[in-house]
Amino acid sequence: MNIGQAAKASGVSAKMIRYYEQTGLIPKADRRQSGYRDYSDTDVHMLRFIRRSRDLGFSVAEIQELLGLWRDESRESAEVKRLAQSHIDDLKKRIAALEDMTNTLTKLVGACHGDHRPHCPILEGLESDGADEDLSIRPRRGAVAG
Amino acid sequence: MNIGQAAKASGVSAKMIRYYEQTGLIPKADRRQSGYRDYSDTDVHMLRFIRRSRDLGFSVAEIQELLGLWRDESRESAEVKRLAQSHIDDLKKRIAALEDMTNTLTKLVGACHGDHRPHCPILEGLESDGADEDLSIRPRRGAVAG
DNA sequence: ATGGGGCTTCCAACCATGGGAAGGTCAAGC
DNA sequence: GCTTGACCTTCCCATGGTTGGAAGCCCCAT
Repeated sequence: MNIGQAAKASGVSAKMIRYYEQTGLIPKADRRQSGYRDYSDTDVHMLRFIRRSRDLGFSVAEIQELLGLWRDESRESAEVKRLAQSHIDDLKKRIAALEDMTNTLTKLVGACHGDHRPHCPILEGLESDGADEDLSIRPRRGAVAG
Repeated sequence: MNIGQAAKASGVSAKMIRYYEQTGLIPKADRRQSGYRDYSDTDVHMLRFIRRSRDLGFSVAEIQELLGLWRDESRESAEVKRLAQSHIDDLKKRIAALEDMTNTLTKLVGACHGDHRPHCPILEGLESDGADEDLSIRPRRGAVAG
């Protein structure tokens, strides 16, 4: 099977297959006399594993570990689970960071009239240091008159 | 003010300040006779704006737009709001993607015993095509007996 | 004036991926 | 057999945002 067919069958682009080979994530493919790489169904199977792992957000380094465990018949499932759980924790941190961003930004957007006038609490919020300061929607008692 | 002091005052590293200057995000800094860059409080103000925008996940390209609006006294707040909202939408997409990953992965982790034995539904899940297949936690009504 | 820290520029690396150029190979049709 | 077009090969470059380092000059305090 040519690299293009392996790519189509696995969902990993030919570019990336070569890259994975070059970086040692996958073993060097067999070659035909012509120099073309030759892939078996087993190879495609492995590539699909990689593809799927990438889709779940694993880094290539993590996939290297996963592949090792995958191939190791005497692995302990606990090790796989630990790896997966640690990745989940990482994903959750990233989600939390993004949610912090949306929350802050949503507050700012809510405070902005969004009309033809130049006054804009969003820009003001970007100037200030991010504490709740003046962008609170609640009327600031006492600050209105002062 | 030297670049190091501007960096400390703004929260943007000296490296990044030079990079932003090089890429045109910020104007070229004044130079002293020695060749050292010289920064004013206004410059620091701008750098803090950038820093804060980065913290909220805006790309440098988006910050370029934001800075333009920031400097434009006759901007329409609607435009800022539109930009911010579009960024929020983007953030939400990224969050949703990460949540899909955690959900799938959490299901797999939940199905894995995580003991000394090699059998591991996580690895099996990475092999298969990601449909709910066998790893569903909900009892599949009708599928149980059949 | 000397030492150490700060500044300058330039170059490289990260991670995963895509684009493209220059040239060899395969398969199909004539 | 020969042409054609799709496919393969290697190699280099770009992305984005940031950090690291090297080589050399400058500034301030002692």
